[in-house]
Amino acid sequence: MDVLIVEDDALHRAFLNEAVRAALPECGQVIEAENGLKGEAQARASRAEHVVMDLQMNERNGIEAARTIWRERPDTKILFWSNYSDEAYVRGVARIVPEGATYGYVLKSASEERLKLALRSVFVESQCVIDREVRGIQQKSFGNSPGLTDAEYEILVDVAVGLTDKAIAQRKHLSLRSVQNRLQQLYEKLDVYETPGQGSEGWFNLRTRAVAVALSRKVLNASAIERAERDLRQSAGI
Amino acid sequence: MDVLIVEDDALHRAFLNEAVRAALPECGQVIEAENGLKGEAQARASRAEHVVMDLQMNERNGIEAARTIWRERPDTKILFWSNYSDEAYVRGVARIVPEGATYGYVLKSASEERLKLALRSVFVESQCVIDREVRGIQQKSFGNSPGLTDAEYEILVDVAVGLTDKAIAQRKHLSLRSVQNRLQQLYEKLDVYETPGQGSEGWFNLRTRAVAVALSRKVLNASAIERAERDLRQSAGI
DNA sequence: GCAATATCTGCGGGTTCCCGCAAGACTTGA
DNA sequence: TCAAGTCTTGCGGGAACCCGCAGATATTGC
Repeated sequence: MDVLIVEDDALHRAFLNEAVRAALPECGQVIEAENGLKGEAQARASRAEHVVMDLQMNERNGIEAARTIWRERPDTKILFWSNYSDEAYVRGVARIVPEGATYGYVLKSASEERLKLALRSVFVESQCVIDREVRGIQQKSFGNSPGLTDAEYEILVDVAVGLTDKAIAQRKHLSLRSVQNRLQQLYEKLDVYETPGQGSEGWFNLRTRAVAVALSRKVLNASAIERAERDLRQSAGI
Repeated sequence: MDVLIVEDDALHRAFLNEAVRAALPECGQVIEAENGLKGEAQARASRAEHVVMDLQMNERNGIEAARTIWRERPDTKILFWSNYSDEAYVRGVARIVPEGATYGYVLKSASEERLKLALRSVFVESQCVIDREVRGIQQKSFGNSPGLTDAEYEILVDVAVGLTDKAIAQRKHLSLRSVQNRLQQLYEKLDVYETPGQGSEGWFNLRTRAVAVALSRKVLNASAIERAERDLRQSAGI
């Protein structure tokens, strides 16, 4: 029972290594990789079925690395260990989990106890463990925050990478007007008006404003946009 | 000679504490704060003149915390210790350094040696120490990356928070056409066209596209947008 | 002082965005 | 089956965006 650790921060990597050995004394090798790319390679080479994965990494982020790992071996058990509970990350992970795969999502701010427990639950018991806070985001509409539909989220992403209405319509096989309808919906959900307070008028360009709001609400983040961009290039740029 | 550590990650905080004590055996108390807000309070309370500051934090990020600390005591020596060398962060720091203040900027990926050296240089020798990689960004136009003018950067930020051309013109006391000129300039610098490859036409909305490109190029980041938004509310929302 | 360069400004117009209105197409449930 | 709701599509128009053109206004270097 080998364990692969994919984490770019040296301190955290060492900490994880120790935590893994403590939580799983029966485990075999503990392999380390310092970015997503090397993580993929190591997973392939070592055939480890247990992975602890950071999400925010330079070379290739955790979501993409996990996707390729799962594509090659869908029964791999992956525990995501991340600083953030951004909606964008949570969505990103949920989007790539294969049918019936076991995984976990623990925040770095969690106690060492929680981490070790999650390690055992996911790797030994094959049980999914999702952090409270993250769970709250999965079953959206938490607090007064939006809770976007998948359709709304998708159009948000398309807008954020910079596509025009027409281009989106074409990509999604919709009419121009439908795209604009969804946009209006999105604006409403994100609480985006053309004017900030009262009085004056015409302060905001709704399109870019929506992106700004989504970013500050953590519905979107830069890596989600980059992912979308790659998908775009791949599907249209051929 | 007390030292204040402002860092939200517990592991890094402990590591820093140890590094400070090792590099500055003559130092007095080492105080810790786990976010920008508490950091400001601690700086005020402890009257520490030496601060090690993380940049990316939840409650209040390092740039804002540093700004208020420097506003109260401009002779405070601050060593920024960050994961990233995003142009957005580098600009953010450069923007708030008071005349003649001594500070440093070290990446977390640097060796422990470099960190300790920087600690001594900044705190004892009152010498500014900026990491190589960061330096490269300060004196812009590195690689094929843009290297935006201040004017271009400012309009980029305004666009990114979602303002219309008219609103920007008003804020900046410019004519509408001038704003659009700067925008054109910006589009050119960021290499933003309305069409991605060849053939087809009208794929991109330049305005949002520019934001997307700036984000993925790390010229902008979410916290820079949030900062701009706060400034906006303050100046216009009164 | 005087060109050369860079910026600011107004005008005009083609395109896109934003959206109210209203008629079809689809799902849902009684 | 019919009604209510949601989603889609077309039309039309006012506003905003993007930009070429050209004159006015600094700023710079010699």
